[in-house]
Amino acid sequence: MTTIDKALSLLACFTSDHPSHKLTDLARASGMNKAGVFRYLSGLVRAGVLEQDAETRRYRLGSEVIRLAQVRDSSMPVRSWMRRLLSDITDQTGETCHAALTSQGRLFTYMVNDSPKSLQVRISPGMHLPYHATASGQAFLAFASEDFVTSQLSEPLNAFTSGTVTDPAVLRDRLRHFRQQGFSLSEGGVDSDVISVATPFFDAGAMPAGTIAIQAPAARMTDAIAQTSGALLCAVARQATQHYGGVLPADFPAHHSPDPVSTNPVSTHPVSTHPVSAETLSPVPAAGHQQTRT
Amino acid sequence: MTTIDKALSLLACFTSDHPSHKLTDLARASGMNKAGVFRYLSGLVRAGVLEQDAETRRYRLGSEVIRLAQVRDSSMPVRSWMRRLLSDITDQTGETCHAALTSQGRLFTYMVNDSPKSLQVRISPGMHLPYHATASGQAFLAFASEDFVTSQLSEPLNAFTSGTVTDPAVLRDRLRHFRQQGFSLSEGGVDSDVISVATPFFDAGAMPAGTIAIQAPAARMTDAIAQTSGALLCAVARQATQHYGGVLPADFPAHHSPDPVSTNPVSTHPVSTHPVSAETLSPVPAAGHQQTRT
DNA sequence: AATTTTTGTTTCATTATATGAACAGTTGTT
DNA sequence: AACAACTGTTCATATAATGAAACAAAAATT
Repeated sequence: MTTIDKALSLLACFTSDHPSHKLTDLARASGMNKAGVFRYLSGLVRAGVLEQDAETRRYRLGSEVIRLAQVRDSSMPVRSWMRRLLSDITDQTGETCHAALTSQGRLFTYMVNDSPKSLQVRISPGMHLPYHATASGQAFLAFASEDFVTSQLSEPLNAFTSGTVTDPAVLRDRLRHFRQQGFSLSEGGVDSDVISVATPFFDAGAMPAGTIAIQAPAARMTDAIAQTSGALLCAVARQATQHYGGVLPADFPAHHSPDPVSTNPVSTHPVSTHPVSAETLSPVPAAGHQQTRT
Repeated sequence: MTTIDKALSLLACFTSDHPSHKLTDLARASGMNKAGVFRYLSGLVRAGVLEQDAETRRYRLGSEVIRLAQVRDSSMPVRSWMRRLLSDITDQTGETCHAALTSQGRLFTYMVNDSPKSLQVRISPGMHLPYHATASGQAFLAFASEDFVTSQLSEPLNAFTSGTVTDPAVLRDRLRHFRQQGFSLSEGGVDSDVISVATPFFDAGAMPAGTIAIQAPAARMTDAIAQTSGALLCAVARQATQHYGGVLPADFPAHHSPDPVSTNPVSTHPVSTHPVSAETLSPVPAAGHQQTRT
């Protein structure tokens, strides 16, 4: 492990849940010497990747990462077409949807398009998505390499709700099914009473680069709607893959709808026109606390 | 210079103009050994900060920078309030405006709000702004430390147009004036026929953290409008500084309009209501730029 | 107010890691 | 096929990383 690896490994500690850190905590978390961590952090600060709060002495991400993200975006304008695709999805389904990207073996939310409806699923960009407990994660795993699946399923699989599937064997079965049908479906994996449908899009090596997902309150997401949503997502994932400069895996299913979304606004899935009765909006029991703290 | 410094210094080469690089070019540009640069790049790729195109072998920024930028944004939500401030500016002036941030001693555009008018000033996020040739850069320098100004003015000052001021002595005079009036004004510094007004906002140490600027075709930007725009920018910069958690320098001017923008939508500067005749759109002489009286 | 504890930063002898010139392998071009 | 340009690798040497301990400065506690 080189010095650079050690220094940059610290960046993985900066997440939406923990956007700033104290020196000692980072040293503990990384298992590295305090003096070394201090030197690494100093280097990262000099490079502008981190900055240190003048009074609390805590380290947080610096403005250089903003610049870098913008440069990346200007050369690979994922943002612009992804925004349109997500907007199309919400137009057609009426539900909240999001895109996630993979980085360093982890999946994180990239963009969220909120449903116009009053009962929404709360989700924000930059959040870490556990593979085993989310529709996005499972969609990703369903098309990931065998090695990667194995490594992920041998990690401890936290149960966020009583509905979280934590049995590796059961998960493997589901992944097989999801791969065959092209999209995943997860009920109450992290939040009870939320049903989510997701499908991956692919990079130039036909490996999943990220996912696109629809999330809805369980009351609104019937089986039939989930199926049509899944088919819609597959069509959108095709477009996303194309925009991304990627290729689909050979076994990615071609669904009944041959036309991509944009050329076929009047699709065979009039999901968005479903009237939502007042009753379906509230009967969500507030059980299933999920912890946020580490 | 530590190994980390050398590795991370490569990131500065990734700009909007040059978003991807070949190994050899980076080695040449950085003046470092090819083998070393290769090792640095490999480390950055392992960390996800860079990624390498599988076929061209070129290096570009990786998706980890996207994640990091989002984490930074979730803890310091500059994006959200900046968007509102810029939107307010365009509402009131009718012109394109943008915000720039500083990172690693360089200034780069952060957010752009386009004018609804047909004749716009083209500008995109992530672009590098030279200090001496832009209104933003000059506004920044006007409130920067003496050392920083000196270091910047001793760099070679490129002339982008015949109107670019490249004489350090002249620039210093203008900076003095800009500091006193609170905003800068630049005519045709990088693009002929574009007049720009800018003012900085400040961090916790009363040092400029970035700038907010209005840009308009010269034909639309009269002296009077420039003055009122400058006053508007000063008011907005106050708000931005506050949101940013910063403090204004003691000598930052308090302009005539005592109310901040949002509390005073019907301002004393009805700039946006100016009708623009068809003629005023084109008859701009391309020559004869002399710097503004100060 | 005096104390203990925690935390950020620096030091320095030891040792592991970075270095870079030359080489090898690959791709594209004439 | 020969050439050119470039990416990636090797290895003896030198340099920079290392980490325990010391120090300074805050917090937290008594």
